[in-house]
Amino acid sequence: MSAPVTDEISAQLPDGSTRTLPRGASALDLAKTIGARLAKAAVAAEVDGQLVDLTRPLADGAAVRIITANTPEGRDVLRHSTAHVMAQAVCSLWPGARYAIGPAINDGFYYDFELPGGVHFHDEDLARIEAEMRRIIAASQPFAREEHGIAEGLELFADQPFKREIIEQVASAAAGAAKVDAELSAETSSDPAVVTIYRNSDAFVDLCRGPHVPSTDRLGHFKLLRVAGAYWRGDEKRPQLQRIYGTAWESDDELKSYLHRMQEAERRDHRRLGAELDLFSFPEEIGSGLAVFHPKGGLIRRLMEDYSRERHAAAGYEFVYTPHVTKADLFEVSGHLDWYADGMFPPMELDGGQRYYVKPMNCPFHILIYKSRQRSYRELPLRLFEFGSVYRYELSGAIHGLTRVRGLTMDDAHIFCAREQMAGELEQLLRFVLDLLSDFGLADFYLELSTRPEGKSVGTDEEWAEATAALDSVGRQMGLELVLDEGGGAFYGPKISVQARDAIGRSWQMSTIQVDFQLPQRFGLSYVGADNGRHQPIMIHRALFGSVERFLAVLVEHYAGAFPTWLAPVQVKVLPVRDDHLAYAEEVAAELKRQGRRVEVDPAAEPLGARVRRGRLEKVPYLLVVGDDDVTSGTIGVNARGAESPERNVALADFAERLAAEVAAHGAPEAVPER
RNA sequence: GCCCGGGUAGCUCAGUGGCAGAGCAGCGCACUCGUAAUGCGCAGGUCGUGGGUUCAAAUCCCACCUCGGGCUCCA
Repeated sequence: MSAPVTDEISAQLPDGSTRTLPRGASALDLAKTIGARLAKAAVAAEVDGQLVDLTRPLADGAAVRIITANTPEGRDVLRHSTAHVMAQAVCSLWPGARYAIGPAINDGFYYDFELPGGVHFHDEDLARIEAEMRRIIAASQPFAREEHGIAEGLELFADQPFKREIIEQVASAAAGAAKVDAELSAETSSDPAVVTIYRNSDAFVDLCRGPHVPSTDRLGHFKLLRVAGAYWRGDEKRPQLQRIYGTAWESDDELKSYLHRMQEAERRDHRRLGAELDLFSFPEEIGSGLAVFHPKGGLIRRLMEDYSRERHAAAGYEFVYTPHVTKADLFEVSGHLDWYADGMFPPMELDGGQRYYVKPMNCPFHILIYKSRQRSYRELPLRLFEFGSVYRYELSGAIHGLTRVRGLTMDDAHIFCAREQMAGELEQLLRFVLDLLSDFGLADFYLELSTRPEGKSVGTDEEWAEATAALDSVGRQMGLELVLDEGGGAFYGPKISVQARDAIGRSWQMSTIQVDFQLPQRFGLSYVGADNGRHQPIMIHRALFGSVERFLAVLVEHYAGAFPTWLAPVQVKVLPVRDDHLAYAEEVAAELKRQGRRVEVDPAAEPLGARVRRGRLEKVPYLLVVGDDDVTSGTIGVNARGAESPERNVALADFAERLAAEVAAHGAPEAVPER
């Protein structure tokens, strides 16, 4: 009793309507019946919840969604297809090249290669590869999907060891041997017994789950960006491959806009602005990853630290100071030497063989303060805070400006509390964190919960579960997006971290909060409870800025160097129009300084235009121009940073009041000027 | 740590085997100006460091330091 075979099928659209199509019709045919523009913008289809090629014949009754190039899924398809074209181009330019993995990533794609004879790509090769890619695109090659068995697949990729390894691994995973990496899943069919490939031409075949655009003529708005080394399968013990990164978009406008965003990020680079604004430097004489702060950078840093201290005092923290070096024993007890010895500066041998380490963490020192005498439950929670400078031997290749250094200062505190106080303390803490970050102008947050790292941790399952649940519950209460970072915790406990998005939408990990049952145990911490019995406290490790250096770097990039007035090293510059206005300019400056403002006078040795330009390049919030009119009537001309045009004849007292209010308002984000 | 590419004046960079250069910044003098670069002059360099090749090295070779882009790592 089978249904009668007809020549027609029906397809259901996302809006619930259905269309009738001839049997054998594809999603592309469907798109054409809807409109020529849709058919042109389409790059793939979602059929019954699965992404497939546009050209695949539809089953009767299928639910079909046409994926256009300007959607996240559509861009992934474009980028993945562009990666294939790049691999084809590389193989045609370097016969015998082996290609490994080439996925779509955020804003682009990459592909990893091994070139014959150990040859490496050079920057100049990118232009050649791009030219070859444009030739392939112009040839309108179809992406033809084929399915093969495992043995056939291995045969097809006889000269491609990386592809064979992927096929073999997926096949053995299917046999129950192992889990397939997420990384490989895009390369392989959803059915492990089937090897899916895409054939672009006789010369090029790639292993791939798809979907792909129907033909290379759908591509073209791309650019190759850089070459880099990358370990095969991300494993430093495996061969290092040559990776080419590129970006691809659905239109030239989108491509240009992306490249513009990249330029904008470069313009904000704290390493560049740090030198231009004379904030800090990395003298080679000192060593890699070790910064010095110049007066202006030092001033910003002091303002950040002073404000943080004020807030911490108000939040019930007590301030402590601890040394920079310690006997090895302390880090043996804490466990740091077991887990992180490679990341520590090597020990100094002193006093007949006694080993001393420069500290990479402050926690054991704060623990010793806790341990210095017997503690009562009445003292808890005990919150010990320190701007603690620590030194970590970061790998030379990991060092990056102020964001990854070998010497840094943490706004570090450890909260010792009773187990039953933990939840309340965490909640109060997270509110405190978000509030403090907001005062620095960061307002767009999400949270990340990092759980137990498998095989790299200590403690019982119960402790981990309890700590993780506490963090999870507090995170949920904040009403913020909470994402899971599986296995990202420290060896002694899970953590929740606050991620902040900056002015151009990049996210930075800022604060971290960690619950720790282990160190109190290792150090044998206790307090006397109301029941007169001994109890073990738990510890909460937390850093809000993370590292002061890194936080400053984030602020530089967030504000593009144009710090809000309360943090600006120079808040006001007074520019006399001529030398004979200098005395009045000095008076204006003196009055503002008396009110606590940071003011400089730039005398008339150069034309006014040149001094205004310099003030703007220095991103000073207010440039005050004073000339004849102002001297006679006690006014100033106010040139506010980012303002369209200057204000003339402003009464000094009015301006001073406005400035005082702005400084008091702290982190209210203001318009960031373009130059 | 690994792969690739850099390191020349305070900064940005030119200079591919034969005299060490430019612009900006700095200093001096002149200019005295109402909102994004006034003019002239002067000074400034162990060409990252060490070794090698050569009649001759910024330039070619080796090692190291350091910076950048990635990978790995990030308590």
